[in-house]
Amino acid sequence: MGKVINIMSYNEKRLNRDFYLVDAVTLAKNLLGKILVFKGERYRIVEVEAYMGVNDKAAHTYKNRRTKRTEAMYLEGGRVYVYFIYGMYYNMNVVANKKDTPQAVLIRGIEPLDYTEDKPSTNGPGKLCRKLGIDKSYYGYDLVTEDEMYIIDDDYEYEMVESKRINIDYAEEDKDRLWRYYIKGNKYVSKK
DNA sequence: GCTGCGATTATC
DNA sequence: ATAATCGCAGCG
Repeated sequence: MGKVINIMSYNEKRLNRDFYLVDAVTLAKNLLGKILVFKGERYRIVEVEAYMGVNDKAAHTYKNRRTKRTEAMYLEGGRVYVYFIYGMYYNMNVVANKKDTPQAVLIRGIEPLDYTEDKPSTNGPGKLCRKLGIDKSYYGYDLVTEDEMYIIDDDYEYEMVESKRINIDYAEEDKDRLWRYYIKGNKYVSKK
């Protein structure tokens, strides 16, 4: 059947473990423009933010804070870190770097490539999780070995913009770091 | 066992 | 500019 064949062809271009075993800033830049495949439908990653871990005051794992909530960030790169925020939204991160180096990349905007709907609400980290149905059941999910969701390579051409990260005013000097990256002009980049 | 807040969003 | 809304980190 056609759907299965499509999934198989996407899988040939799936990013392997080594792709994720780099620091969060490098991974964030490398993830931009790549394609997230979720239940057989493709979404281009158009906006991301890097959270650099133990020395980043904006990161949930600043000073090696290790709790039930942040545990997934300590997994090997390529796993998924999902957290619940403001009492109503989930946010999805791709874990970066090797095991026990708790860094991650927040997915803030994705552009549907196979969608029929006029303008799906996937511009924003909370909105895209709601649209795809990503919740705590994906906590610790492995993008390298599991098949419901994964990321594939693509040679899409775009212009990258660097900016400060959003809504981290508590992060003191780290709030000014240019660790947010997005595709210039893409309409699925969250508001700013 | 309490308390306060947050890697957001929609609406005022 | 602010309300909505609640899991959980921090506290002692």
